[in-house]
Amino acid sequence: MGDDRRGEILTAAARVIARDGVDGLRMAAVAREAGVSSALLHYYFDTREELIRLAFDLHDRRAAVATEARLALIADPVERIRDQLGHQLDDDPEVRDGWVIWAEMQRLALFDAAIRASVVERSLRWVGAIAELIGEAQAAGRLPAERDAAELALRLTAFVDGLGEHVLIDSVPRAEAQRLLAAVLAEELGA
Amino acid sequence: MGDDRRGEILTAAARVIARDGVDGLRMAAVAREAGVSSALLHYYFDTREELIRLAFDLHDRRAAVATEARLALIADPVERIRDQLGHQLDDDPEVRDGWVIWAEMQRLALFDAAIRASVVERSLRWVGAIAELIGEAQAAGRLPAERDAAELALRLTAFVDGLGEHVLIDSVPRAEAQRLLAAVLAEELGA
DNA sequence: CGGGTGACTGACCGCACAGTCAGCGTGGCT
DNA sequence: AGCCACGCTGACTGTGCGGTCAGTCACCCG
Repeated sequence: MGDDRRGEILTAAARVIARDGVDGLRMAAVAREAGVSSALLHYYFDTREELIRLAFDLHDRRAAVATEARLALIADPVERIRDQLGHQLDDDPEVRDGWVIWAEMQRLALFDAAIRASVVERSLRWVGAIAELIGEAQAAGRLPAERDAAELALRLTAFVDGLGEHVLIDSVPRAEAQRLLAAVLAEELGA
Repeated sequence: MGDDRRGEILTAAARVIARDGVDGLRMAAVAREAGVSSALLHYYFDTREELIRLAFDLHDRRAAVATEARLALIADPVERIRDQLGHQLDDDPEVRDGWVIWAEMQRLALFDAAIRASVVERSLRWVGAIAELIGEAQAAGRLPAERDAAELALRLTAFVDGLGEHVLIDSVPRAEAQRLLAAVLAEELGA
C-alpha cells in the first residue's frame, strides 16, 4: 500500500508551502523534497490543486492531534488557555511553519471561493476551541461565569493572531510579544 | 509627460492585486484593466516585479494621504484613535482592497527578503501612528499619562488586525466585530 | 516642409512548468 | 514458468505568460 508514500509527499508539500508559499510551490520542488520523481505526484494526485488541498488537510489534522496531546498534559483549565495561546508565539520551526501555512490558506480563501468554507470552518474551530477552554475554566470556578466565553475567546485569539503576524515578519521582537501576551492574559484570566 | 499613464497603470495594478492577489496578477490583466497594450507596461516598467513594487508604494502613499485627510476633520484626540481603528472595520470596498493589498505585501515579505524591510517599516508605521495619537490624547489629559503608549498601541492594533482578518473572510460578522472593538475601546480609552 | 522624439501597439519568442505516456522492475498468485 | 498489478520513472508535450522588437502615429521644433 502506497499510503505512506502519499503521506510523505503531502508532508513534503507542506514543507515546500511553508518555505515558498502556495504559489511558489512547484511540483518538481515537492518531488525533490520527497525524493521521488515528479511523475509520481500525478500518480497519487490528479492535479497540483488537489495535492495542495490535501496537504492542507493533513497538516490540519496533524496540528489538531499535536494540540490535543499538549493539552492533555495540563490539568489546570486556566493554565491550558495560557499554554494554548502562548504556544503560538513559541520559537519553534514547527509553529512558524504552521503560521505560514495557515496564512497561506487564509489568503487563498480571499481569491478562491472553493476553499473559503473550509478556511472559515478552521478559523471558527480555533476560536471555538479557546471558548471551550474558557467554558471549562468557568465551570471549574476558576473564571467568573458571567463573562461571555465566546466573546472573550474572540478577543484573545484576534489579539494573538495580530501579534503573531508581527512576530512572523519580526516587526516586534518575540520576547516583547510574549511579555505583552502574558500581561493581557494576566488581566483577563487573573495572575 | 506620461506621468498620469504611469499612475493609471499602477492604479490598475493595485486593483488587480486586490482582486486576484499578487501571484494572480497577469501583465495582460493589468493592461486590460488600464485599457492599454501589455507592451506598454514594459515601456513604463522594466519587469513585473518592479510594477508590483511601485503599485504597492503608490497605494501606500495614497492611503497615508487619505488617512491624514480623515483625521484632520476630527478635533478630539481620543475620538481620532477611535475613528482610525474603527475605520479599518468599515464596510467600504476601498478599505477591503487596502486589507487585501496589505495582506499580500505582508505575505510576500515572508518569502522575499528584498521587500521584508519595507513591510516591517510600514507595519511599525501603522502601530506608531496609533501610539502617537495615544500620546496626543495623554498630553491633552484625556488619557492617563502613566500608561505606556507604544504598548497600548500594539495591543490595540494587533487586536484590530486579527479581527480584520475575520471580517475579511467573513468568519465573524462585521457588526459583531465592530461591537467588540467598540467594547474594547471603551475599556481602554474610556466610554 | 522634413526629421526627431516620445507614446504606444501587434506580433512574436522562449521558457518554465503542469500534466501525459509508454515502459520497467518486482513481488505475489496460479 | 507465465502473468498481472502496483509503484515508479524518464522523456516528452502543450501552453500560459513575461518579455522583446520593429514599426506606427502624433506632435513639436527648426
